[in-house]
Amino acid sequence: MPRKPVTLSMVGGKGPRQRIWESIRRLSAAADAGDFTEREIWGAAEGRDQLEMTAIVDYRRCLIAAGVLVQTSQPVKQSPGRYRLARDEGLEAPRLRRNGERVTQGLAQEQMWRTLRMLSGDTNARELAAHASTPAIPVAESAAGAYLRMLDLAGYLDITAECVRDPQRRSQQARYRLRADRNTGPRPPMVCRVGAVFDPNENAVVWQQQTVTEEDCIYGN
DNA sequence: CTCGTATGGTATAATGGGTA
DNA sequence: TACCCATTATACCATACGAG
Repeated sequence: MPRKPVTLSMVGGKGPRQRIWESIRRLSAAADAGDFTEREIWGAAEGRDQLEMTAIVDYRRCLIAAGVLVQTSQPVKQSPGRYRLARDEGLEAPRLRRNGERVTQGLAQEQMWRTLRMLSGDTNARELAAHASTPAIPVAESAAGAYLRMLDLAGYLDITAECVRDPQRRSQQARYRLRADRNTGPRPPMVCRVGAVFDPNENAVVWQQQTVTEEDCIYGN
């Protein structure tokens, strides 16, 4: 089966790569073993019955290409290849392509979410885009507006000023502030294509589109 | 043959930006 | 504001290969 929606592939609020990464760090931290096999990675992974070996092979490929993981012994005869963590990059699984390049997708939302959590006052789409932008990852105002709208729908925000549309003058963008009780954690709530907002901090779908879909009928949701 | 692995390909969800 | 589209990310597949 190809890639599943995040709401399905998440186990304990974590995607497969995140769980593989944590498993690798656990194995590296263990006193006895400096290196490990792919099978050991699988064995130490959280929710491993929902983790394919191919996912581990794939991610290991990326990590090797990026130099985060190094191979300590070639797979010869019956003994599988062994690997060692060369560079521990912290709690979050490094997001990588197969050639070892860093993934930039999704960083915009991450930066916006971080900015929202840091801001003490309220903000609007334009200001959020400006604050969240970095030289490497610019955040478009339209992206900021869309993200704010979805967060608002999902109940994360207080509206501090309604948007004003005055044909005579410049219209004013709505202003929002992150609700203190919805500051759920470091990982940005994800806006999913299927019409849902998933919070990886809470491991929960926090908002779902109200329209009844075909799937609702099939699966009886 | 089987088993484990390596490698390139593919399908599909998510993203970001445009535009009606 | 709501769609649409191209691009990107990534889970899974097909195939190949070497060693029992």
